[in-house]
Amino acid sequence: MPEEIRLRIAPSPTGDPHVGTAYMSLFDRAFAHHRGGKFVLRIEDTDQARYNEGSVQEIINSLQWLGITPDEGPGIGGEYGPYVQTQRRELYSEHAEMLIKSGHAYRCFCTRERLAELHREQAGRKEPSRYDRHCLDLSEKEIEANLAEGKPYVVRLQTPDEGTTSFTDLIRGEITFENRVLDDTILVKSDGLPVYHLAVVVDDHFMKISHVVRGEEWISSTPIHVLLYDAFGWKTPHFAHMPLMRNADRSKISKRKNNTSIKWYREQGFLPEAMINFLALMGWSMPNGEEIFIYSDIEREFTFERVTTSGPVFDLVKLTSINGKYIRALSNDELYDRLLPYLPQGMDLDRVRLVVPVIKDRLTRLGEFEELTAYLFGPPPDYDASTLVPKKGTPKSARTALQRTRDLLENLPEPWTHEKWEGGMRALATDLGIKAGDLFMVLRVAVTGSTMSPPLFESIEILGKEETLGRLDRAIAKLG
RNA sequence: GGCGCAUUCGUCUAGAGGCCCAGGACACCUCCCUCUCAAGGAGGAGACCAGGGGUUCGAAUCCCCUAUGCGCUACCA
Repeated sequence: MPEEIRLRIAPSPTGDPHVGTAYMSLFDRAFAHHRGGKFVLRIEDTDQARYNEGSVQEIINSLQWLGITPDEGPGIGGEYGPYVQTQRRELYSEHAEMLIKSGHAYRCFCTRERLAELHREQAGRKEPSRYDRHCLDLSEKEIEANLAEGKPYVVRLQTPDEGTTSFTDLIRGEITFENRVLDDTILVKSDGLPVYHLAVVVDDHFMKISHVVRGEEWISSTPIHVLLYDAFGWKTPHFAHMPLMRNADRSKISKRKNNTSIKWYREQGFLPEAMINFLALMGWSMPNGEEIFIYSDIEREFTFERVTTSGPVFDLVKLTSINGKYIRALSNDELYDRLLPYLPQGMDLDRVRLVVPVIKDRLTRLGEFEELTAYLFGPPPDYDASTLVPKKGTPKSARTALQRTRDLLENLPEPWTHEKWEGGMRALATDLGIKAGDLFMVLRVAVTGSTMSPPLFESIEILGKEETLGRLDRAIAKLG
């Protein structure tokens, strides 16, 4: 029987949904579906101190927005639930108990103070910081007495003193650790909740996870996990440690140096398909070298062999560039629909529809629309009268140019469409003895309030006759 | 400090012994197009493949060493 392919993303609900979660989810889902398997969401909320209410829903929403939804998970269902660790605590306690019975783990009653002291001493001697097994050989009687006294305790894994533990990483090959450098890691905290290492192994086993895909940061603790699988007599899953996305200084991507919240990208108006494309490019490439592709392409082509080993720097500039490409590829109707959530209340939607085609090539994020087109929905920004005057012109010549254009526009026959104006304006420029470009620049400033703007004639058309003439009048007045 | 992972243009990467005096993309520069800004098109600059040793007729590609970066080293994940 072929192996059932099941991958999971296991975020901790500790804050805003993180791009790293999206990054891992993307590859988890792509690989799982590539092989006809399932992508599972599991919430690792055993750290109650950092727990954040609402975070779970936001993670789900973010994955949904990106189009990389889980097949199983909290609120979604599936036959291996519950998918929230705090709802599985019985399981962990039972298994910790099993490990104690089988001699693979032991209770440790050491106080935090003693451990802190131990660490200090070891640091002073420049030794690696490891538990000294003070509680390893406690007698039955001592343990009973401590328990009867209600002394808090943790459960520790007893790691072997000799030999090595190794595993094969799908991206990096075989990785080996000396067992003697392994610490007797805490498996169950004194609050009775498991630590990541125990919970992840137990859950991955019972949820039938075939491939553990996670960040590179977990490589060091994988031997602990392998030891646990062995202790339970379970088959180890495949492991793949993805490279870590980095800040510009190459440190692990962080909130301080990057926008790590998926919500932020959504609010800015990055398209989900651009995000996916960009994230996929971080550490992975298409076999045919294509750099613009959609999720289904990734799903079709994904293999771990094509994942890079070194951590890519997260480059917002490149993301923005890809986003622009996706925006330009949208039809006008589609772009209009996508823009709606980014528009302020009460915006003239009929006008928005007219503006979409002229702004499309200039948008890099949907969130820019309002700012870029403000002059088409309200008064143009205030500008200095001197801006109206071309380099080689004078206030007087600018004034004349504006006045003549005003007359021209005022007497134009209906309908008010821009295609037929340009000839007349060019003729006017000739008549005035100035370059057409200079004339257009004077008008641009008068109409848009800026020397840089979307196309002038389309803008005039969208604004309408009355508004345009008004702006020309105001410009003329500015020039005295 | 210990252990581990990594190291090709500024950045993302292609490259799995000869096709590479290293290809593409983003950014940058120039030109074209053009009413400005964009978009688009055409060029350009940019990597002695971290360094040093091997192996080989031949290495970015295999091996070793060094350096550097990063990660882990919590009753966080």
